[in-house]
Amino acid sequence: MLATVTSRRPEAAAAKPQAMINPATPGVIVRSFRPHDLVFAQGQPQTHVYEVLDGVVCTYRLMSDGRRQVSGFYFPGDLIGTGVPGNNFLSAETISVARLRQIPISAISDLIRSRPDFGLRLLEHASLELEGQSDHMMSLGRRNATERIASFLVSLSRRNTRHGEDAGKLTLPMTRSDIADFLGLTIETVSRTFTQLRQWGVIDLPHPQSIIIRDMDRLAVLADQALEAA
Amino acid sequence: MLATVTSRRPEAAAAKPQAMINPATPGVIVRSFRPHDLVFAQGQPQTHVYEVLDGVVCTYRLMSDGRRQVSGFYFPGDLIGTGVPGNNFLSAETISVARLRQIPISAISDLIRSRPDFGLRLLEHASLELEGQSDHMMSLGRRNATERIASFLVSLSRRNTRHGEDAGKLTLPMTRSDIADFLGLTIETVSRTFTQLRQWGVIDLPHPQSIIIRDMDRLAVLADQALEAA
DNA sequence: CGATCTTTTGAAAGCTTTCAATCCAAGTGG
DNA sequence: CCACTTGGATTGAAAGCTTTCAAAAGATCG
Repeated sequence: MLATVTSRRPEAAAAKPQAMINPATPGVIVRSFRPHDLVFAQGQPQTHVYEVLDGVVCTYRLMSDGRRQVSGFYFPGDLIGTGVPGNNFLSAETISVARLRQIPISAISDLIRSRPDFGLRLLEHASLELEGQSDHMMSLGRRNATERIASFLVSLSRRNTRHGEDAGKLTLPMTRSDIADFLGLTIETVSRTFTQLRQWGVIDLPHPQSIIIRDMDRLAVLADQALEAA
Repeated sequence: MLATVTSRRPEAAAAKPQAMINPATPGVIVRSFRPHDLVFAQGQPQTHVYEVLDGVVCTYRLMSDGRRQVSGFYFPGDLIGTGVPGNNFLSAETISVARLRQIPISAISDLIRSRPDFGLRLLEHASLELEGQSDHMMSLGRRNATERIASFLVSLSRRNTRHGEDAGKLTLPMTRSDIADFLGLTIETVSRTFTQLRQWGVIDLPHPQSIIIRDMDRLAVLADQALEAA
């Protein structure tokens, strides 16, 4: 279904960072997923930490009536999970075809005990995660639809920059529904807001999964991102 | 200003958990704060991790036009900060008079290296923090005003339970403004929603800082909290 | 090329915000 | 001891933004 989307980002992960986990660690394997496969489910015991090798994954939380809050999108090089034993408080699902390296959490706590620096890296990762969430909470709680979309696009653009890709050309592997559930909006509002930004000349939308940023400054002003660490 | 509020919860922290940090660690001191004192500021280098001994603290993020998103409230026994060096991505401010034990982050990384289990505990703490944030994001993104307030009250009630206090009697040390900025609402909506819950017979409001939960089941249904770990 | 799913667009409804005014509790000073 | 001041909380009414419900337009795939 979204395979086509995936095929549109063959250049992704060009500047993939080095592996966070040594692949030779016992129990570590790579698994392949199709689009919309469930990686792990909310409430179930956490068994692994995952490193995205290819494709895109999202994590989310569901309410009993089906409302969904997507908490994050994970791209190649990203790590999913904290390594702390317990039940998952999120579900994770692939957006596209994906390959994930999975590390048993049992191995994690052993690693922490044997190599304290590894624990430090995990802690750094959790801290970065918390930072991202706090910015996202700002969006959900205090930004209007335009600002949320702008902020989202700026984040994607910065990710591109970090990975040595074009900051002005964005690929959206996720659907409008995923974006809506991430930003706390409806798909209609997401769509309308994209249209509005296009009409303002801030972005181009050659097709629904591709976005060209035409006025980065204006976008950044709309996003009003809190200043990142210098 | 809020001293009166503080004086209304003399029984707080009755079942305070044991100290997370050994007070004898070099550099660890206890500091006293008045209401609305800044503990640390967004963007500045992070210097300490704080343990709340007395009083209440909130963390928040500001936008350039002054909009504020409160990310959490911290009560006695709670830990603020991850211990990872870098700039604060949040500010922290006291809600009431407060005493905080502060631990230099330099001591933290030393502790992690010398006692890996300590790193594990910090990681657990960060993980719990992430879990709380993900539930809060659900509120901000997908719950309406009534559900957000209900969810907030249920959280406070559960905290009371964990600390051996009365689950049905809540003290709100924070102002309506703090609650509004936490829940992504305005003070008027917060106030109106409290009034509505009172009219429905779900809560009593003997005075603005005290809440009696009269129908916990109904409140829990309204909150539709995701199921906690059993 | 038809079938299906996603995206976009339109119009009305709804919930929250905004702007204003009042209420209330606590502290101050006469 | 009480009028006055002050800051927070509550209530009212209108405005605004997002959602909801519906339908059309596009894109993908067999």
